[in-house]
Amino acid sequence: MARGAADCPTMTTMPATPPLPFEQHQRPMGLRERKKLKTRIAIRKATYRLIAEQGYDATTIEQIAAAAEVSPSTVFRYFPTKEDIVLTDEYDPVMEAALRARPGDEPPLESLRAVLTGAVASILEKEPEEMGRRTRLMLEVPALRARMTETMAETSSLLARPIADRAGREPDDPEVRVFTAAVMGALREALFHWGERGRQDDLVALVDRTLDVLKGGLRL
Amino acid sequence: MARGAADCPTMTTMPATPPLPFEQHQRPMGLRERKKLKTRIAIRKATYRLIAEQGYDATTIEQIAAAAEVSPSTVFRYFPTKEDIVLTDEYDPVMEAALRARPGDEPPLESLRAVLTGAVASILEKEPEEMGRRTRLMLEVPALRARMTETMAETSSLLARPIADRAGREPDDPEVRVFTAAVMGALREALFHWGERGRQDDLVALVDRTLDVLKGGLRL
DNA sequence: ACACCTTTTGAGGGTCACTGCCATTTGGCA
DNA sequence: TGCCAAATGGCAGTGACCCTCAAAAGGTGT
Repeated sequence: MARGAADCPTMTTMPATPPLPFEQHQRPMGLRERKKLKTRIAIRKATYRLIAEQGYDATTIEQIAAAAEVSPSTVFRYFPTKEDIVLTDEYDPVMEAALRARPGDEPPLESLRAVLTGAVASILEKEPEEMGRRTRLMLEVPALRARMTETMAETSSLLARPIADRAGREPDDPEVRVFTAAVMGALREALFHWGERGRQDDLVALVDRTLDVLKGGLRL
Repeated sequence: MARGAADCPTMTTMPATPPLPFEQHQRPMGLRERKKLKTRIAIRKATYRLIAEQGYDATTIEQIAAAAEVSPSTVFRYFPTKEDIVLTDEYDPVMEAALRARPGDEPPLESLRAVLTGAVASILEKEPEEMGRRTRLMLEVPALRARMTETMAETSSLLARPIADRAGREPDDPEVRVFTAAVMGALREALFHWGERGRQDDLVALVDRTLDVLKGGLRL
């Protein structure tokens, strides 16, 4: 299991997120940072390749390190757990910002709908094959599915803050928490359904549909 | 992480669940089964005691085995992972049965409400201190929180079947999945909130409130 | 170009959950 | 009483992850 998601310098040191989804961060960026990004990407690539060849469980950190030409220690410095190499998700802060940027009089559910569908559409457009790989793995490997679920729970409490602010409540208000948890759960189920269907459907439309279920008060 | 939740004879062999929440299974039960139940309980008790003394992470399987006077192998034969010793949850099949027993014309959300509040009330009445311990640990130990979340996702897809049947849909219908996922998410958040508040509030009422949020279409 | 400081890296040793395998014991039963 | 299947214990892995320390490399001022 994820023993301790220790501090990994790369994550805390870097401006925010390397392959930033929407905007760009074009500050000079010295050789040092460029190298770090390269290493990070190399580890990722090596991981995906090895997993494609041998499967997730059969792929060891040692192999990944060798393939990426770094030491095992370095792999752990870049990613706190093996699962995170596959799943690392840089979109949380972006989504929070996007959420805050929404008009204040918009119903919260609609704000979240806009943010989520926007994010999904953006990822789907920029890195479609990466998205496919990740989703497939999430479905196949229990450890990754679990980690993903956990990540979404974290995202849920992250989004609770702006939602609570807007509704004039506390972020730990049970109603606020259920709100974000339900929305993230809907996203999760949409993603899984999409993956199980071979990723042919329109994921954005699926997300929209699932959010409609919530909006309708879970009438079936 | 939970490497492989292999088959553990105890779980598959036993009638269903040893400390069955509502009903009882009073079939004869030979010496063999009685002994197994004893061992199971001994492992559990030892685990709780050791964790109370030293914390979850500091407690090793070896210590647990020694305290329960069995071998480490035996511990793993009874519980697939360390997390499961703390969290094992025997209520799923009971809940599914209770759900199926609900009147067919009842709105699905209300059926689930009845089943969940009933289950919570029952546990709270029969094993209050056990419930307290588990909830506290769930909040404190990330590994346990993660495992719990995963468990609830599984319960969610378990409940999807009866719900789908009733609604005349497929269990993997995205709307059905969102439905149960949202409900289980609400339960989770209610539980967490309860735990964070020192377990003083009325948990059943909390669950009710969170389900109302869902019923209202997530208007905040 | 050189020394100086900080960050990054590699190496090695250790822990512990978890897996198989196999020999032994033990309850259940003819 | 003797046989079979289930349950147990012991043992030897495997692999993720932690910790610490010394070497290497980037960045900066002279």
